[in-house]
Amino acid sequence: MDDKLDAIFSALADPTRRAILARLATGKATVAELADPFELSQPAISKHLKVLEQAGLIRSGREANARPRVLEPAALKTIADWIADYRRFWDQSFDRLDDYLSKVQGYEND
Amino acid sequence: MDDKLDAIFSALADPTRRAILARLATGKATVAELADPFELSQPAISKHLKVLEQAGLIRSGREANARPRVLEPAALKTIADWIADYRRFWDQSFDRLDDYLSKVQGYEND
DNA sequence: TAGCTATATAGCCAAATGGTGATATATGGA
DNA sequence: TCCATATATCACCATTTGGCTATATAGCTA
Repeated sequence: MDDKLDAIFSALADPTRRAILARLATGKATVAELADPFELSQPAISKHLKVLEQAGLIRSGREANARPRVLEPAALKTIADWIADYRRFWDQSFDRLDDYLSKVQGYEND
Repeated sequence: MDDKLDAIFSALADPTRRAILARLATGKATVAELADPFELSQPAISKHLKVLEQAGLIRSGREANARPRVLEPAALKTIADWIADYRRFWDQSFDRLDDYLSKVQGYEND
């Protein structure tokens, strides 16, 4: 699991890769579409995509001769869960809010 | 701000540095105390601490000839905020919960 | 002041990272 | 079948990273 965190955090430590994720947050995109905003070669983008995919942050599909990418949210949740352990350090109301929510009956998690 | 995210994510992409943060979550610690659990040289630990400090994740103090480190939660909040933009992708109840909370009068943020 | 302790810094090295241009591969269409 | 398009992979290079040992620096204590 430590290896997984290594891969995810290090994948996110690059602004190009974060921009790619932001683009994928608006929906599926081909490599060419993902490369378009950047002044980088196509192989450079493919390398970034491989890093993101190996970290589990995206997935590849197949449509004709294109290989569209989609966001894979589970990896983001992994680090969100990691960071949640530190939330009490910056959010003083967190403990009480959490406690409050655990007693509320009006919301569901289906 | 992109530079800040680069520095924070890349600082977190190392298990030694994450372990150091976990230790600091239990309170202030000297370099020697932080180095103790690892089979690494003291300079290696000092390097890791420098990376964490430059990312804003920790701060140095001064006590006699020791330089204790403390957690600096703001940097963690920075990436928590970044990741929150993606929360809707994995947490289907998030939008509704958020909506629900905005209507609730029973909790405060003081 | 001399020496001990805590930590930082310097200089070095191997491996990983991020970029390049050139080329290989897979699919669909003429 | 031949070609165009989309993407991956290869070989290379410069820079960064993470480790080491040796040494410097700062504060305490005798």
